[in-house]
Amino acid sequence: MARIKDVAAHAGVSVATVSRVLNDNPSVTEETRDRVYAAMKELRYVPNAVARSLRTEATRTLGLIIGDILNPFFTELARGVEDEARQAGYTVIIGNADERAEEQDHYVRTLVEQRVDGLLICPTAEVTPLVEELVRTGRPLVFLDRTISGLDVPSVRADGATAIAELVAHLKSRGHRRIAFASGPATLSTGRERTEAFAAAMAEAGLDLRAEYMAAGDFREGSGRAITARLLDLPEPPEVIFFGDNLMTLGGLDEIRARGLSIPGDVAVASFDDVTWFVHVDPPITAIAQPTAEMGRTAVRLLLQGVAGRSGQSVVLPAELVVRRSCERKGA
Amino acid sequence: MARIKDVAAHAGVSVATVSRVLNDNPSVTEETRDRVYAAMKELRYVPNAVARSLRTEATRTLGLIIGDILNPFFTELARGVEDEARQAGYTVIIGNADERAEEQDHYVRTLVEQRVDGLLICPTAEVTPLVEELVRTGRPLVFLDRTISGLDVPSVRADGATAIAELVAHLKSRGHRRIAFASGPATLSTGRERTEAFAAAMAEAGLDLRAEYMAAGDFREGSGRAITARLLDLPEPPEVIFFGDNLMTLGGLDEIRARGLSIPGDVAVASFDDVTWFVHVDPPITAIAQPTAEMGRTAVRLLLQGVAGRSGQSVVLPAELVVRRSCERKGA
DNA sequence: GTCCTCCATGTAATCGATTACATCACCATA
DNA sequence: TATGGTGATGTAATCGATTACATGGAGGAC
Repeated sequence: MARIKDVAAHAGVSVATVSRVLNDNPSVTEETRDRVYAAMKELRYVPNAVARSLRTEATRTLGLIIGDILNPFFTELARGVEDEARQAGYTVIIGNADERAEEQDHYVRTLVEQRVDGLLICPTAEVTPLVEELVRTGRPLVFLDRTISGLDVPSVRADGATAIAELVAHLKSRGHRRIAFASGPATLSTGRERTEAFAAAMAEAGLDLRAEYMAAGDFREGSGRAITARLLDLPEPPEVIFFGDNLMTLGGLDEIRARGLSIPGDVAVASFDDVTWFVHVDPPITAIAQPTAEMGRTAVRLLLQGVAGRSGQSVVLPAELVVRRSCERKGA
Repeated sequence: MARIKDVAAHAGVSVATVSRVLNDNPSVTEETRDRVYAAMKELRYVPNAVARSLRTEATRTLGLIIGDILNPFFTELARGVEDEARQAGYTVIIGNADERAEEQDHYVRTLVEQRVDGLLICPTAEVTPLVEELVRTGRPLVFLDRTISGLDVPSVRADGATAIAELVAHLKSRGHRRIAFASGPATLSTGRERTEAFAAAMAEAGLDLRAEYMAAGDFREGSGRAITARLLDLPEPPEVIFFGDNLMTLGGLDEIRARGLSIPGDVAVASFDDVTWFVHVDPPITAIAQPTAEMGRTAVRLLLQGVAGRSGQSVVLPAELVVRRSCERKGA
């Protein structure tokens, strides 16, 4: 491939001049500029970003490590990140941690080696030594969706507590009393927060929180299904199952469907996290919607502040309850 | 950050030796190796992939340009690509073309600047000058899902013709005669191929192909909805609408639902491309499933052959019909 | 005419790794 | 004891850009 040196020779100027043209330096004659552009075109010159990055110590690249690429929540998050980064002239490298700490660490390592200018992480579990060290190095970093307590890292997340309280009130108003929560893992901040918010909401509503109605899954389809099976096998099964994320909801629907039970007649269903197809399920699923893409965009803005050397404030965006028909009164 | 020079000084060896340790060169004493590792650890040394790439002219990075990041088909494709690339020690940079040629070109440019070792493209439309030039340069390239005729580029795609013929036969066996096809854009190979296969299948089944039942969309939700509205407003609306991809199906379902019509009673629905939630729709949607993740994995293998200098053969994987309940006989 | 300023452009060091080639110590062999 | 081979390590060029500093010519002020 043509190098800057070739372009310089072809245009009869020095490499410095070509570099100036490349970087829109105003101190180049229009005539020279034109000659250089012509030479570039003729030689099909494509600047080498690797060489440039080595010299400038900036790659104009951001790293994004998501929890699970098959989860539409993270896909939409990635979309928001992509959009905002693209607008600011950055490229995004997405790593899929597959909800495993070792995969997450693999990507942290790779992305640091690649010298990304900043890192967006949806931390997979409790802090790993590598992430801890990453924080210490002071490299621009933002936690997205999830946080890790004890680490001073700006973050962007959704607050579901208000919406969860509304949901519980909604369920109560429809005559439901026995409400189960199929939560995410307690190792994730989102898992814990939703569980706590649910417990608080139940208390506020004056409803019993039974131990056997609380089960922790892993934010994936399989655990949603398994938990649903266990709950439905209880001597006194719950009237409602509230799932901690959209994939667990999907698993739960599988199990309910497989047993030939009807929603909400036999068991009502609600989901934390909304996805497009919930309106097409029979009945449409009541869900708590997060401002997902907006979370991604916000996180990029926050991260770029860090890249610019300014420190930013964590952001919490509100989630909201979307009532559909999957939680109506029994027999209604 | 610590450089190789610092590690060398700290361990009391030359940079060459450190580099050899880094690259598992066997001609380093175990004792020296240990000293170097200790120095790396102490200095928290992370090799600079940018510098390495500049020297070795290889980035161990692949570029993937997908059509639309919100389309679960491409997400799953990306997942397959990710998995296989990761196993081979490559990092993937994903670019979202958002079904626009200019966005696609933007990513082609960026990825070539970044000197990715190979490029996987789901070409957005007819060939652009940039893509044409890319092909001429001989850089390792594989087309994924879609192809561009006239360009000699290895590709990986699914063959839907057989499955489409089966689908039409299935529809006929259920008593359907007036079948509409909401296809993708004729500018995409997948749009054209599915349309042709559908036409051929209808002919083979001895069914009429009415012009007003053939409409081209853009593989996105909105066009699926608009086409459905148009079809249902026809003096003699079709008995079945077959959608060209999962997002257009989603849009179609929206419209049908909004009109309060029942499936398959008022109109039957089938989809090219299957997604997880189709089983939860009422009724579950009959669809043609592509081996999506496998396509992604295969494409990476093919691309890596190109990277290694060997030229590979295009691959066509079979799609298959999954019969559910959305196309049963009227009133059945 | 001389000198100074300013502007466009050129020269060469630099970023952090890899690697061809050089070197040096050690040992075996004649 | 000289010779040569071998194996570990070092020296320095190199990859392709950016950029501080140098240079040289044009034009204005006196």
